[in-house]
Amino acid sequence: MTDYPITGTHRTGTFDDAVLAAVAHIPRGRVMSYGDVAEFIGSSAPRAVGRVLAASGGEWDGKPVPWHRVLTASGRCAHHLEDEQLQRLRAEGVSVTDGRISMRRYRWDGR
DNA sequence: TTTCTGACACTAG
DNA sequence: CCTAGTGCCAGAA
Repeated sequence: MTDYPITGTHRTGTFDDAVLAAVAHIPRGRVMSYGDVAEFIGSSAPRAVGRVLAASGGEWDGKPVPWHRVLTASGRCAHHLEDEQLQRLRAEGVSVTDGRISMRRYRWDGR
């Protein structure tokens, strides 16, 4: 099995853990695209990232994960989550225009 | 082992 | 802006 870097630790582990760890490190008011997260952990499978978040139930290691900070590359939300996600983002000071977020402004590069 | 399915990305038209 | 096609890869069936 391939090992993936686990952000914030000095370890590697499963794809799932790497994804959740990465998401858990996205700062308040910043966002990342599914592709960014994948790339960040050394993968090229953005779809797999979504799968992990869906299965996570919103938490990792018993702690809540800021899944709402992950959107599509075009700054849109997943359809079934639109309301909740936009609401949470606005609460962090992220401006939402016409249901979209400006990636140019809020994208987080990993530090 | 083969097949199918995503909270996706990208290119073309 | 929208649709279609292709690539992607980890899991579940």
